[in-house]
Amino acid sequence: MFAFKIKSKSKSSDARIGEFSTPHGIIETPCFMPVGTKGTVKTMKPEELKEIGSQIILANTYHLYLRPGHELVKKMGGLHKFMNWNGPILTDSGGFQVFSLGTNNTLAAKQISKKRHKDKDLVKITNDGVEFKSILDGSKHLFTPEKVMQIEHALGADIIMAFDECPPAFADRKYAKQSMEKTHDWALRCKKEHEKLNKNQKVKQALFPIIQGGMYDDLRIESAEFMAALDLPGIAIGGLAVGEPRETTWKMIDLIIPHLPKNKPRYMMGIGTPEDIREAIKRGIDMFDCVLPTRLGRHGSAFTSKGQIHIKNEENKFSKKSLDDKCECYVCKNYTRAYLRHLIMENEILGIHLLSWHNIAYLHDIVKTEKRKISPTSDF
RNA sequence: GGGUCGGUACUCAAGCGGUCAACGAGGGCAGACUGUAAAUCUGCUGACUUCGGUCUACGAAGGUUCAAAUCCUUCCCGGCCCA
Repeated sequence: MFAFKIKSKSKSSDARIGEFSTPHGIIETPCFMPVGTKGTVKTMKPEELKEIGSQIILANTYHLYLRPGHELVKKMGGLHKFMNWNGPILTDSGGFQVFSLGTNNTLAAKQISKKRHKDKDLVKITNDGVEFKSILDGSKHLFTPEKVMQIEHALGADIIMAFDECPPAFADRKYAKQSMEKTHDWALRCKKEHEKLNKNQKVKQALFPIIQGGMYDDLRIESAEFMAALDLPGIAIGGLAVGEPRETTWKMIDLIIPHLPKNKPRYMMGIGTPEDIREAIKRGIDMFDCVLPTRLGRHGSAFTSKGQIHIKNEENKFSKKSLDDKCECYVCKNYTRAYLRHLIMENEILGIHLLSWHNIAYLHDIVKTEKRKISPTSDF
């Protein structure tokens, strides 16, 4: 279980095609993973995700712990059964929430109305873990690495993420270093707790640690080496695409990659855009996730081969075109821009569903195209 | 016919002598969004603009005033009440 087989490698880049085995099936990489924070990829039914080629989906420890509660999910037979998704699932640890809820200085926070950020002290980070106030009712909770492992084990995802701290892009060196060291310590604690819990479980789970280190070369390398030495089934790269310039993002990736084991999947957290995905694959990234396709869908935007479009734009009012003339997804085969615009303008639920559908399908398609470049003879 | 209340930008609707090109809401136009506090948020929405302003505007026409969407007169239109 959790073996990673490399099927082929690109001759012109570091890209590779692989297979990662999980208790709920094999994940063919590179692989884009849609995000379903609360146990649902917003607006999408599991069978629809299957249809468009989603292999594995994400869910979030923080959100599911708060509601409906991990114990409830466990009683309902685990997350797979609860949400009717029998493919692989990955749960994020809640480390990103420490970042996104923690300070109103972050990029993410800036983009949310200030009204909603009056309560700045939602999160307090200590060496032991993170104290936070629920976004739902303000109640206080404590996440420690051990607690997070217990929650992720109760949820029962195939891949579970270690508890980390994701510092803001502009974190100074001192902060980034402390944060990284904390993340390292937490990773060790996660591993220990996870091994204890995993021993007693019939269905095993894979723990992935998360590399941090801010935007500092030496810290990034140190973190990569530290996490690689843990010898877990896969490794994630976190703390990127959090507001830094793109050159910095790829510089960090290029720096890290040589320090990662070649025979384990590499998961770059939180990207992307079609461009980011292409860049990541080229550099030997095997897995990535992003809220963008579903969020953009809900906000009336769509990926196209000519860039992102706003379907609400007046130019689409009478358009008989599909979202993208090269896309062969269900939405593009059946609906005009004019109709999709109408749905979004009228706030009809079908609109955000169809746009989410197209956006996820579009990213899967990008990956498929990139895979053909790696190994033109393979049949996908 | 008499009385009374009202006519404000695309719509609804504040303002009731200067700080009013005019609150607010809706609608419209555009933008942002990258391990989801996000079906959210931001900007613009009289015209022109070298972005500092300039012009035209609150039913119509006159008038008072240094100054009017705001006060006065007449007229037009609408609601309600009385004949």
